[in-house]
Amino acid sequence: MALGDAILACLTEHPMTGYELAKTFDSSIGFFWKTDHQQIYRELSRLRDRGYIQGREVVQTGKPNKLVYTLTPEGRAAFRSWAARPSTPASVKDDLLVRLYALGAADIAPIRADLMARLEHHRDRAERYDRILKKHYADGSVAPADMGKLLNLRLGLRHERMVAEWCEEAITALSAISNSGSVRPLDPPSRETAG
Amino acid sequence: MALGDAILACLTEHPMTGYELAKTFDSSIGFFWKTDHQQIYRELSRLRDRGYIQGREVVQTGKPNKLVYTLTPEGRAAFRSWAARPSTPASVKDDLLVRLYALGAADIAPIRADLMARLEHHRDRAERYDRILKKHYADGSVAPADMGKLLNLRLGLRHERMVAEWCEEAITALSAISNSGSVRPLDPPSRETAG
DNA sequence: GACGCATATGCGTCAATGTGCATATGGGGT
DNA sequence: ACCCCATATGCACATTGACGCATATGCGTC
Repeated sequence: MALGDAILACLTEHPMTGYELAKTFDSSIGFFWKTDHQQIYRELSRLRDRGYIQGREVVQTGKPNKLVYTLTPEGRAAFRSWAARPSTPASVKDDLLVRLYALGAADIAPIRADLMARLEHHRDRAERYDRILKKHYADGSVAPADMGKLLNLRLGLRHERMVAEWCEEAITALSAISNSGSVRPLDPPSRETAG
Repeated sequence: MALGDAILACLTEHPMTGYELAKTFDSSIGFFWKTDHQQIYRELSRLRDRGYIQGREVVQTGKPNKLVYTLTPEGRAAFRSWAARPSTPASVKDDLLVRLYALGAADIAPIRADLMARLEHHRDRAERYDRILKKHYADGSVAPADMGKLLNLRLGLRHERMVAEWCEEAITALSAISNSGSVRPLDPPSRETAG
């Protein structure tokens, strides 16, 4: 029930609607836990049935009414006890690395194109994290409750930078294969590959 | 059907039994795609039904007979066409980061313990990758077909090192919170945290 | 006026995954 | 004798996930 716990984690901050949760999962917390709004609404019903959250309808004009969900004491306790349990090791699932694993039985060109798309993606992410870090955590003091978010951001930033760098190398390496049959050991990244 | 494709990727190298595949998924390819033997056997049946692989029973004495699966031409083509499609962005799901996200509503001690376990895990992994790199890819020439595995290893090594370093920082930061109420901005990692 | 977009909530279906359990045998430790 | 481990295969059930679709309204734009 990890999605449920991720939702509870969001609601520890302040009450939210499913729509707001969906937006949160599309930005901050979504960087390490992906879902869509359908799954969120489904999970919200379940959490409500278990008494972990409470819905309160807010009438709106011009927009559909919304359901603001608040954490109950039981919900807060449930999150706390979940958080105290050892975490399950992060699951990694990356299509692209599977393709690279069997590179000998695949076509190079589409994989190289894939890598170039990834490079852009990771660069964007890195910039985004950097901006958030500079804006919200401008290297002063950090409230203890926000320390985790800061740590997450730092991990994210380093991860994106590292992967982007790797993408550059990988693109160079694949170009070497498709251009000539023979392959030199990897050169340091040339920094001009994607221009 | 991504697990199926990962299995096909393994079988492009040489025929294998479900048991051998399970071991492979527990080591090399499992570093970026996790499963267990149950899922592998189930997927093997499906791949066989679709004609992508062919099973051949090998009678053994003292052990249960085994089923060696070979890629059919159709299977090889299926893998190739899958590999040519753009990859779906890697899904990230990490419990620990969810816990950190809502650190203010959780107990610090078990999370710090978790981080210490992770630190050890990532250090082990880094060492393991390093050993494989030095053993199999001792910086000479690389066959084009093996380039992908080399790239994967390099990514893995950097990833493990980076995360291990981050774990050290995170442990230091959490100790600062639980020891005193106030929190300084993160110090550069001390490199002496873990003995 | 038709169309897309943002707001806001949800259902239904099928594929993929995770978890527990079952079965069969031989070898090594206690 | 008993138990655990390695070898080797697999079923059944439950949860999660992906994807399409539905509904309702107001605003801007073509």
